[in-house]
Amino acid sequence: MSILSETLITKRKRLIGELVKGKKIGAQLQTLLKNNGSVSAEDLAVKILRSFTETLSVLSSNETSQIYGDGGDTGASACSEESEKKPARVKDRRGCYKRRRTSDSRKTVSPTKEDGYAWRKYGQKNILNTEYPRCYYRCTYKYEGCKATKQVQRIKEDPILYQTTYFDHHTCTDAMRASQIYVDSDPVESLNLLSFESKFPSNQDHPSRSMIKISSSAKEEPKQDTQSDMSDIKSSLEDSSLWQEIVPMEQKSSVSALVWDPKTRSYDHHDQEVVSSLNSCTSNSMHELDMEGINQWCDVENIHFD
DNA sequence: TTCATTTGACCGTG
DNA sequence: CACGGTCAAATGAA
Repeated sequence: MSILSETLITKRKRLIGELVKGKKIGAQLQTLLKNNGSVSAEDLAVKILRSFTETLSVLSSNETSQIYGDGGDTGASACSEESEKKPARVKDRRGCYKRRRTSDSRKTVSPTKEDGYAWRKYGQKNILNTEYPRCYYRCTYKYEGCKATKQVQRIKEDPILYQTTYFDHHTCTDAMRASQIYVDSDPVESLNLLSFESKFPSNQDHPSRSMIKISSSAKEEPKQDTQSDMSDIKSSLEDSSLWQEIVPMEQKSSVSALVWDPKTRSYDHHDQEVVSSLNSCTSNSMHELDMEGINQWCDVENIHFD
């Protein structure tokens, strides 16, 4: 093995390691913000988690084992109607499938199962020579056409970590993102849409049930030391694209959000305070955030693969 | 009542 | 035939 490739591997390992760390911090932040009832800030955390998940997927994709080769279509598929060896069990089609190919899978290692997407568990299996069961998840929006699935398994050597294998891609994200802030596409216009992590597909006229909750993000007595903590984070991330996504939200005191009203069966505009999305974090658990990790995460941006 | 999870059955693949 | 992926009835939670 050449020195160059060894360096590349080292850098990549470090990069993945730091992304894992950053994702963990994002998960902590999400938990923290949930407790504070700050919807817009929580959504930021969701976006962070998604970003990390996608990045890890891309970085890890080359390491995917190709057990079944790389030809043909990917993913599991149901048996055709005509494959009926046992007519008596036509109705019960459990287990009737074709074993999936893994050529299109992406593996990630994360301290949390959370990745910002809505998953529904559909199975669990004890796998040979593994200490922990493997859990099978499909996208919540499967019936809207999203074929994304994932398998989650705790790592035997490091039970704190979960190895997640993703299959297929989310086709539901466009629908979900339609109601989310898009700072990267149009920083000005996106301010007029507040993300609520929409739980309904776009091809419906309205959400099947309201997942939107508005709560005041302003706290009466924000702690000074916490605010200084956030200033540290801000200065650490000033040059990062992540922070560039956060900053425009702070510059506005309020945004107009589209909120589904089940009574009028229409979307109404609501003003929502967002200026304190970060400043409102007052929990002591904020101090548990790994500041060193965040700074190192920023350093990762300086790594170049050449 | 609705929706999510659990769990054992089922069956294709190697 | 063993293993692993999926289904769907049963069960639990909200």
